Amino acid sequence: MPELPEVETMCRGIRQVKGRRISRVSTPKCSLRPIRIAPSVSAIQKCLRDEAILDITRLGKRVLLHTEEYALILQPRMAGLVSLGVAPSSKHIRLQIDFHGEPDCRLLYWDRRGLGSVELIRNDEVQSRIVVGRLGPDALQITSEDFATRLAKTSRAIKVALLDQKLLAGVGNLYASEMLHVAGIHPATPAAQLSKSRIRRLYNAMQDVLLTAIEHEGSTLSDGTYRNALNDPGSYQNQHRVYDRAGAPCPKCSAGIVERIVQAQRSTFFCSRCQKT
DNA sequence: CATATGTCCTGAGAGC
DNA sequence: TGCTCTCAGGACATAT
Repeated sequence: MPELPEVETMCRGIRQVKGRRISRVSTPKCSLRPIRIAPSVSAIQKCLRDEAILDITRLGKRVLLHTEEYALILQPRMAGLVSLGVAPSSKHIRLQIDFHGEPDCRLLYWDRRGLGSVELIRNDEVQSRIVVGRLGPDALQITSEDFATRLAKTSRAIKVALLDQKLLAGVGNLYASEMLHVAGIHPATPAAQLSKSRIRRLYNAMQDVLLTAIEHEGSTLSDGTYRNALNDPGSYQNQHRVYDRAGAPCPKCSAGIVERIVQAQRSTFFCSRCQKT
């Protein structure tokens, strides 16, 4: 579930480890199937031991911890998170990073379903290995012109196009439904068919929804999986207009009922009364 | 090339 | 109550 707002919240929440020197990288013993970690944990430890974390950045839905030479890339996918020593359960802690002189503050990568991954590459490889061919411009960095140009090139339904990380990085299933509702656009509308003014509305809705969600520290759904770096839930779920609200009255027009459809094997929520093709 | 589908994984919740 | 079944969806591999 972590999308741009949740990953951004993770990055902000662990900012205090900036400047600390790594003493140990380890995997707590775990009865679950191991997640994908490359290279091995011992190889990662060899590269990172005694190195300082100089920067923490976000690339789409990934968290990057930078040392002078390396980037440790944490990709939470569906059910992962990065935290400061506390996690929803100890059973699912997949990676632990300890620091010199800070016995009480460690960095954890926690992942309930183990679909996420950890990867160490050199900083100078980030562009070629992670960005090129995988990630489009970040949803909070892209210009409205570039956004319009990219959407004009695909015949796919707008909701499906928004989930394509090569087209635009950071938007996931939850926020795609939310921003389309704010913009009043039916999720099945072919992207290339949208007028310039409606694309502009969608762009503004995207900025607004993502920034507001960051202010609320993301969305913690009913499964409670997502937490911020201190293990507290986000609060944007209380602002959801349509996501996971099928059957409820539309918060915008009150006359419509929120509907659920499936697009590209994923749930989409919308109000057919205020969202038109 | 563009687009569509299958797969990974665990836990929550439904249904009996 | 305890079992089985279905579902959640990000990103990649593979197919069309």
